[in-house]
Amino acid sequence: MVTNKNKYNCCSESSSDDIAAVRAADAELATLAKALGHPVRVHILRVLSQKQSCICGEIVEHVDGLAQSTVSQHLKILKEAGLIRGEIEGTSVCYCINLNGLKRLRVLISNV
Amino acid sequence: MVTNKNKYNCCSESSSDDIAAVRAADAELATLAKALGHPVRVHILRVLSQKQSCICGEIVEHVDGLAQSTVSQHLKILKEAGLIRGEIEGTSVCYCINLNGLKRLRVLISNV
DNA sequence: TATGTTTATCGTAATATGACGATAAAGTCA
DNA sequence: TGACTTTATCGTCATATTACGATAAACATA
Repeated sequence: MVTNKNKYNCCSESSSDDIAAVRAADAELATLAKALGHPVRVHILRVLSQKQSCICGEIVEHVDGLAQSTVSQHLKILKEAGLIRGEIEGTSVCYCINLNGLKRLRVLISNV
Repeated sequence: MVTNKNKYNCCSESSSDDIAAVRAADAELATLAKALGHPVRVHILRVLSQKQSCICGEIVEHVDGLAQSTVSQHLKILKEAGLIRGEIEGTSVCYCINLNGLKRLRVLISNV
């Protein structure tokens, strides 16, 4: 059906810089999406979204049936992806949504 | 610190149906995000988005360096998540973006 | 019918993820 | 200081993912 690879001129106008930028966006979107790619992590985001902020122990209570260490792992993944932030308060850690990360994810998805 | 679990009244207004619906949305969003959680799959989506539609063999060419079987696996994951559709055309398969799936993902993320 | 083309699936190996309990680290408070 | 609380990290195991080559399935065509 399509015999000419440049039928849509999708390559001729792209510099290698453009390609690198798109590849970087691919990787960034994939990283963010992967972090969101587990129901428990989505649930944690929702809890933080509703409560504005939440200490780690409360999150563990909200995520029913999982060990504290498991929840801590999920929090780490969300934090490393830039979707949440954690602030130490005494012995506790107060987590909150990182709105910039969430916005970035929305922007990247809207650009697909 | 927090002794009353209903401090924010976040549960008292939720019926079990609501909770089930939110859990289902969590799972749906996680499934869609997980499918997007690999740079090659993001790239495939971008290719399909730019070219409107694309036969499998062309996608394999666009995803440089990966075996045809690997690309086929990625296509399967995207298809099962509802992010792309595939239509058989003779010996080829013509893939295109499933806009409904992409919209659904955007809606679910905007509701987090 | 026989041959070639295209794509999906199978089998397999390496690596990643998700879960747990145990424990370390860091702070609070008596 | 010593006991307690809270959270992160470690070690481990089971399972999932990613990649590959080989092959099967389905169609086109000589």
